Amino acid sequence: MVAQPELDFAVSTAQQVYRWLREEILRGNLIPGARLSESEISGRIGVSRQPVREAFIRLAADGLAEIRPQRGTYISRISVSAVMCARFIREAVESDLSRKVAARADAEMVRRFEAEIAAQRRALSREDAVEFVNLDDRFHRLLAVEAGEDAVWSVLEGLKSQMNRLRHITVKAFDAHKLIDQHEAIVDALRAGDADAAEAAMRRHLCEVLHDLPEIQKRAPDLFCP
Amino acid sequence: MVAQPELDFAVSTAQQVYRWLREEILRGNLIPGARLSESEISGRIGVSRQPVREAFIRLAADGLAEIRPQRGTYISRISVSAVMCARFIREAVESDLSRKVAARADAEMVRRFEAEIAAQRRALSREDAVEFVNLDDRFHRLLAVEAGEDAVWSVLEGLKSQMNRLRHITVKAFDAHKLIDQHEAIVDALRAGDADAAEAAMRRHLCEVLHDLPEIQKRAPDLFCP
DNA sequence: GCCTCCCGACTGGTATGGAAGTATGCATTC
DNA sequence: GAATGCATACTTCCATACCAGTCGGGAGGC
Repeated sequence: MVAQPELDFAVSTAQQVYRWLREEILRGNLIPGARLSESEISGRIGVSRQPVREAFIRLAADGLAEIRPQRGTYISRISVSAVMCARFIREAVESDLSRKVAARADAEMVRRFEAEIAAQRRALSREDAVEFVNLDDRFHRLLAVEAGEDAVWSVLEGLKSQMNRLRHITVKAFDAHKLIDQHEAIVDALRAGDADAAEAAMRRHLCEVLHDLPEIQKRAPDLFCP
Repeated sequence: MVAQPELDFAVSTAQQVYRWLREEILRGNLIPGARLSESEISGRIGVSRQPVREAFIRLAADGLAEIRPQRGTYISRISVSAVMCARFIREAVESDLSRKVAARADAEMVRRFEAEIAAQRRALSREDAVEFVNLDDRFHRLLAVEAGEDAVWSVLEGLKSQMNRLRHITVKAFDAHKLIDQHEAIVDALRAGDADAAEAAMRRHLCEVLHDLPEIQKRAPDLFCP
C-alpha cells in the first residue's frame, strides 16, 4: 500500500479516510491479516490520529477490520462461516426478489437486463475483471430496483462485499463465462414471467460460491480465519 | 433520560457508552428525533467527550443515530421504507430457515420450541411487555440456531432491532395473543416436518407488521421521517 | 542451553483545548 | 412592523498530550 488519497476539505477527513481504506480493502490492495497503524497512516496523509481512528471504528463496524485493544488493528481475515452466512441470506432474499420481478416483468424491463448482460460480455472479452465484478454488482442491484425494493440492495451490498473481496483477491479463480450464462438463465425466466424458474435459476447461481470457496481456500489459506 | 450507566473499567469506556445508548434507544427511552450531546452525556457520566463521540459514530453506523456535522446528533427517526425493507428480508430469510428446520426437526428440538412458547405465554399473563419482546427475539433466534445458521441471526438482529423500536415505544399497540398463536402455528408445522406449511406460517407471521405499521404511524407520526 | 525478568518501543484509549461551522436572540436599520 | 446584521452560545471536528496495556529482545541467573 503505497498510494494515498487526495484530501478534499469539503467533506470531513474521517469520512474520506474511511472511504479510501474501505475501497482499498474491497479491491484487495489491503489483504486480510495486514496490519493497520493509526500513527503510520495519519503521518503519511498528514492528519492527526483522531480521524484515522474514527475510520477504523467504522471499518470494524462493517466487519472489514478488527481492532484489538492495545495490540493493533488488522484487516479482518475472511471467515468461511461468514461467507456461507452471507450466501444463505442472499439466496433467500434474491430468490424472493426474482419471483417478484418475474411477476411484474415487461418488455422494457427485460431490455434493461439484457443490456446489463451485454455489458458483462464486453467486459469479459476485454478480460477486465475489475469491471466485471462491478457489473455483477449492478446486475444484482438492478434486480432489487426492478422489484421495487431499492432499500434491500444496501443490505445485500454489505453482504456481497465480503464475497467480492474473495474475487478481487483471486481474480482469475472464477469462471465468468459460467456466471454470465447463469445470469442469462435468470433473465430468460424473467422474460417468460416464470417465477418458479426465476427462483430456481437464482438459487442455482448463488450456489456457485459453494464450488469456488474450497478451491480458493486451498489456494490462499492465510486469507481466512483459522 | 435521567438514568446513567455504571462504568466497568475492564472494558473500554467507548464500548460501554455505545452499549448503554443502544439499549436506551432500542427500549424507547430515547425517542426518535431526540438530541444527543457529546458534552452533556460525557459530563453526566464523568468521562471525556472522545469516547462518547466514538459511541455516536457506532450508533450512526447502525442507523440508530444521525450525525449532522457542526449541527448536532439526533436519534434517527424511523423510516417506513426501512422497516418495510427489513420486513421483506426477514420474510425471505426466515421462511428459508423455517423450511430448513422443518426438514430436520426431531422431538427434542420441538420441545425446545414449545418451551419458548410456554415462556411467552407466562410473560403475557404477567403483562410483561418488555420481557415478551425479549422472548420474541429468542424465539426467532432459536430458529436460526436450529437451522444450523447461527451467524444469520446476527444480521437479522440488526434488522429486527429497527422493528422492535416500534414495539417498545407503542408497547400496547400489538396483540401478543395473536403473535403467540402464530408462533404456535409455526411450531405445529415444524412438529409435522411440513416445510411448506412452516414457510407459509412464517410468511403470514411476518406480514403482521404490515397491519400494525399504519396504525402506529397514525398514532405517533413524529417518530417517523417525513 | 534454557528460563526469567525487566526495559523500552510500540499499540490503542482517553482527556483536553481550540478551530470552524451553525442556530438563535437581540439590536439596529429601513 | 419587517428585514437585516451581529454577537454569542452552542455544535461537531481535529490536533495534541498523556495514559495504560502489550510485545519483543536482551541481560542475567540457573
